[in-house]
Amino acid sequence: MANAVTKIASIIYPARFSGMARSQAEKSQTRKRILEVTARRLREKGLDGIGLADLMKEAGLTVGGFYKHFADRDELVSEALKLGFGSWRRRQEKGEELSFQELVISYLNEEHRDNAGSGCVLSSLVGEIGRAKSETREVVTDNVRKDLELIASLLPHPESEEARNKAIITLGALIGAIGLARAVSDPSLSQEILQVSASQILGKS
Amino acid sequence: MANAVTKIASIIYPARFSGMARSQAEKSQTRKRILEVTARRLREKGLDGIGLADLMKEAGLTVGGFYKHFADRDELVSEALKLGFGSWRRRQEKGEELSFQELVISYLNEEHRDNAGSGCVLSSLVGEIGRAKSETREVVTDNVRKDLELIASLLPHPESEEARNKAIITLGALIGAIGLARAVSDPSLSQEILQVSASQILGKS
DNA sequence: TGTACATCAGTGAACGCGCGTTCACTGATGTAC
DNA sequence: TGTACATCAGTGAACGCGCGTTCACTGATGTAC
Repeated sequence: MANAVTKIASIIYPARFSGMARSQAEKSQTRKRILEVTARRLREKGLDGIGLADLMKEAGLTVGGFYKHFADRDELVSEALKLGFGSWRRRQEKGEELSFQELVISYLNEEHRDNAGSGCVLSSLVGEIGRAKSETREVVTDNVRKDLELIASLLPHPESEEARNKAIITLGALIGAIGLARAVSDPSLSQEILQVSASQILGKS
Repeated sequence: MANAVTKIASIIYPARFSGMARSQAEKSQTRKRILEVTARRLREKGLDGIGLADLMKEAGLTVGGFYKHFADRDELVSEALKLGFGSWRRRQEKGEELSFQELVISYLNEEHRDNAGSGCVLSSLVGEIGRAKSETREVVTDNVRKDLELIASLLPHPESEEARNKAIITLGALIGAIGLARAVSDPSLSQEILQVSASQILGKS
């Protein structure tokens, strides 16, 4: 009887039921590990800033195994960006009662500036995304929409045009300000950019 | 007599006075051509997006000659960024009576969005600059300072702290907004970002 | 003035290197019976 | 239950390719006298 079920199942789900080396759970954990490493490193080093061999090594694997998980490097990049956007937004939503002011302050500070790898995907990659494959740009477009909705939801009358407009200018200002703060080599100018930008965004509601 | 002058000069300026194949004018024209091509292409394709062979080809030369003009690729990048910043600012200053409003409108439109190669260096390269060599970042820092002064000079009381603060938030907002407009693949969202950002920056003076 | 010479901008092949991708292989695992 | 077998995640060497850089060479030019 158990055999009959197995046989039927092996027709419907041949991969699952006809002799597996490692469990699916193990494989999807490995995949997750590759994606986590990649999501961090892409934000730190840019979309072309790190190679597959290094990424796999950091995930505890060798490079050959990569193609058991992803079709090619582009697919990895798209998936890793999805994860990166998601984890940033999840962290923002975690507090649940995170205010607009808290969002701006948690974005425009030295910790975020100095840790791009765990920060906002857009802030470190905007420029490169504009030149990326359309697959990648579509992932980004989806997530920009979601980020705009998240920001608008923190404002008075979240559904109003005013809230949407303020969300748009705020997202742009956040990304530009932290980008500038990372770009300049003078620490006091960098700090001035962070502080002034935060108070300008918050000062005029 | 002329010989005596030449002889003395040849000691002081050995390179100039002891047998030159091509004139200095010719060489510096070539250098200028390489820099112009590079300044455009870097903004279009990113700091690592184009190789020396292609750049030299576009300048009408072969790759081997490159090192007669620059010590290495890094030097080319730094010099090209200087040129790129300069030409952008020069164009902004050209009108002489360019207002703050005109600056914002000339920055946040589709022409600038779609032609990064002739546009603002910061808008296409901020992210990558944050990860670049310190030599490159110092060029950028100088030019960010100059851009901030240019923007402040268009505001009431240009020397006031208020003008400086507004210059900082404006530069960040411009860079972030056009970066977002280039990143998203949906044309109507892109246009919305440009239009809303411009009116938000100008709406609240 | 004329001629032998030195210079050096520019050529194009070659170099080593790192990259994404492919491939034959391994060995732990679950299945078949 | 025990054993032969099939699967496939992961290995690590090899592939072709494009890159920055080097190098011996060329030939137009200005200099020396």
